[in-house]
Amino acid sequence: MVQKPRPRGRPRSYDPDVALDQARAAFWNTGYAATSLDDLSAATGLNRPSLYGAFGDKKAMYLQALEKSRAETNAGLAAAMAPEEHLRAALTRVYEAAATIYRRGEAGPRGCFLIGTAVTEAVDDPDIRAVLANALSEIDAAFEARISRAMEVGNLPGSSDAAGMARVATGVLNGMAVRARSGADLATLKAMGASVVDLICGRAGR
Amino acid sequence: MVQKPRPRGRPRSYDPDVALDQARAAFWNTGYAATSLDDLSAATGLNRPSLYGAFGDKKAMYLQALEKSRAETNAGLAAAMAPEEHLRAALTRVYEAAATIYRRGEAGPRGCFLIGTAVTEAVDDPDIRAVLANALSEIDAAFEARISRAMEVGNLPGSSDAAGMARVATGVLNGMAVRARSGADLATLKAMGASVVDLICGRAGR
DNA sequence: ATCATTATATGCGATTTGGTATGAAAAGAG
DNA sequence: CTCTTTTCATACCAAATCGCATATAATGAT
Repeated sequence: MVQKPRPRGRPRSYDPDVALDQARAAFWNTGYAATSLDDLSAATGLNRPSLYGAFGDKKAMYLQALEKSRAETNAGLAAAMAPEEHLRAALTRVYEAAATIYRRGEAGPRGCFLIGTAVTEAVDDPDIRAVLANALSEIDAAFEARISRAMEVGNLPGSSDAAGMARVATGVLNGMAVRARSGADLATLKAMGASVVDLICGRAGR
Repeated sequence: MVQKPRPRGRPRSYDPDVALDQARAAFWNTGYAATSLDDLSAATGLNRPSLYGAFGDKKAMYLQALEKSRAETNAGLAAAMAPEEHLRAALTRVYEAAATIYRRGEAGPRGCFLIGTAVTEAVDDPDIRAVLANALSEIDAAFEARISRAMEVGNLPGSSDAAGMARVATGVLNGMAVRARSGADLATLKAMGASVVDLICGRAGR
């Protein structure tokens, strides 16, 4: 590790990473368009010039929040599906975790940040659309890799379309995010996950 | 039919139902918050006072557009699943139709109006959240009724959880709407539908 | 101590927003 | 033709929005 020499001027009085989390929380509740710079300022405790200095304009800030969520989701999925065990256990862990995360939020359950906010902006804004498409294809890829592995081991007799199953798995995850924002309770979200796991793995405990 | 006598004053120069469709198209592209009254005015050809006279304020207008989409979706699902035939055929028709609808839009594919716009507002606004929850449970109910019917006829051997399967079916529909807004092509959307139909009905053509 | 550098704080200003006030236009009633 | 009723069009308003200009504070370099 290299000791970073402290930079020249006045030191920051905040942690940019924490501030980005706080900004994301604000966007998460009300969406990109309806969240004003005053809201972001209040959420982060930074005044506007500091926000601009740290992240650029409102859209740049939002894109960084999106990007962070994409990366976190990707890492979370990879971790949840890495262990060598039955596919059923891995998928169940993914959906249970998602259900819990989607129910969080002080102003009510907020679902997934990407699904809950970027989907609305995606038609009009190519940058946001690109992040969304990227995130979805990464989720697909994570599911597909894990399902393919189960097939190779002979764990899914009679099934062959890993890519198709993966897109269904992603779709149900998105559907859970939608439903969380509609107010669905934790049991309903978990039941959705359990149902799709049953369909993919078969009702018996393969 | 009763002949309506023409009302007293100056006649309308527009069709409110057409205007609501045009307003919905504007909301559909950019979402509720980012669509201004000027945008709505341009989309409908009405000036603001006429908009207010016809629909009330911006939120009332949006709620009416949501409600219309909810009703259309419900009617469309009922119609698509009514015929007495194999479950596979009915579900396939639903997803093919959805894929085509979700790809429409002059400014790029717009997905489902409810999923694409109401999901963002749902956390902060109880009225919008209620319409969304309502729409989702209606879709669930339509799928569940049709799947239960197939089970009674012995068309889904080894399956019993109609409600769970229905929520998965709804989830994938939502996932398709999300993916359409991310720019997915028609083939991908249709493949998603085909995959979930295979999972629900079994790979063989039950 | 003084200067250069970076960060923070206050506050401004052009533009956009949702909503409305006011008056002209188009129809029927008498 | 005149009066009432309803709709349409122009213009306006107060508030909010995004972004920035300017001034002040806190640090390292010299």
